[in-house]
Amino acid sequence: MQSKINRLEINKNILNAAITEFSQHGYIGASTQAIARRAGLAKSQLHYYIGSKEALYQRVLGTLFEAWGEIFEFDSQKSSSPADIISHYIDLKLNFALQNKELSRIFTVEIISGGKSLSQFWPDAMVRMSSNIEVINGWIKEEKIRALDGRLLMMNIWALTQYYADYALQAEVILEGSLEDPVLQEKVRKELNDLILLGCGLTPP
Amino acid sequence: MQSKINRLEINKNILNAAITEFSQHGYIGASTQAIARRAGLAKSQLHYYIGSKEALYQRVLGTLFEAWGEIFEFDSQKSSSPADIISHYIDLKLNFALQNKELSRIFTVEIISGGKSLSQFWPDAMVRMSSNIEVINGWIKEEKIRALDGRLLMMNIWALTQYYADYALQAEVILEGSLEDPVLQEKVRKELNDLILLGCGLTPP
DNA sequence: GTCTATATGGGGATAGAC
DNA sequence: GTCTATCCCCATATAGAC
Repeated sequence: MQSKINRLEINKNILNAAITEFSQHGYIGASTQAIARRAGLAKSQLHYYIGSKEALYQRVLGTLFEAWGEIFEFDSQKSSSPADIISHYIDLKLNFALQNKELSRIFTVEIISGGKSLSQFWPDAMVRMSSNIEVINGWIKEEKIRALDGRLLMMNIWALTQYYADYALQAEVILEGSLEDPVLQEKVRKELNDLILLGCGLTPP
Repeated sequence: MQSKINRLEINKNILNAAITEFSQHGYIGASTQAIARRAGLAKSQLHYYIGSKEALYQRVLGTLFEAWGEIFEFDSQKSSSPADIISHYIDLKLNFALQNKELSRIFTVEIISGGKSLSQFWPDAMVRMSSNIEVINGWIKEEKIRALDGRLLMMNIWALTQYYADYALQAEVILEGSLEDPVLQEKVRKELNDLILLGCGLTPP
């Protein structure tokens, strides 16, 4: 059905426009005016589709957490070494940041704004985080990794990967190149792996 | 003179209120209404003092860069080892982030918003950054440190320390404690030092 | 310097014709 | 579904009485 396809495309346009605007200006700072313009719709038309600004924002947050849910848990095959698991996790998180900069930034802006819209997403996210921390604590007991604090390790990996979404502008000035460049991406990937694995007392591949 | 003291105090009130509001909502999202309320002034009174919202924002950015200017350059006594210099730098940057969370966040929000207000501050900041990178490159030549990319090391240290300002909310949920707690601060400080120094192939103290 | 009042524009959201 | 017109609120900023 033609109308259904259009409907889907309009929704995709709106979602993308909303991600761009909310990521740049936060919930309060973004305007439905600007979102409508970016989506190529009249403001009244936009409101017809989204219901309310708040509802649209929740949809955007939902999109983000759905995607993150799939990459946030350690892929811990019994056969894998701590170095492999951590390295794989870094790669996934970094790739998501590099390929979904605006979506990633929305979380940062929301946290800085006080995080009041995150209440429904915290529990799931914390469960995954805790499960990873348990795995790390297991490694420490088996002396497969130095006696660090698993919570801080997870947070530090977060900080290092999230940086390349939030601070892409700064990074590209300092590196004098584009983060879209696969060569630069690989350089960042390798450097993060080396820093963190060595920092954990492990040997990078 | 009484009036001069009042003038100074009013300006300090306004600046602090502005830092809080701009850090939470960014330049566009923050309102002079809210800043005035927070500073205990009438809106018209606030405008009398600040000239314009844009001018106030520039003052806030100036305050931030003035403070950062003092801590951004390596304190490289000839006698100090790379480990000492990096460790000292981490401590300074982390302490600033922990003790000036809102001010630190303003930079993150501004960068994410596109960084258009930073043009006058970039040059100085880049000079200091470049000078540090030169020092690191020197260490690599003398084989005092592994052959990493100095630019990425600086960025990664930035990311790790800035996290504890921007993501204080997340950190306190995960750590189940307050980042104001000196014990927790010391734990973070030590963990960051260990991670980065080991990650550089150096020995933490 | 400080207040009230107001100018002017943009915000989210809706009504109603088509 | 889509458009124009409109409601009502809040935004930045200023004018003018005190």
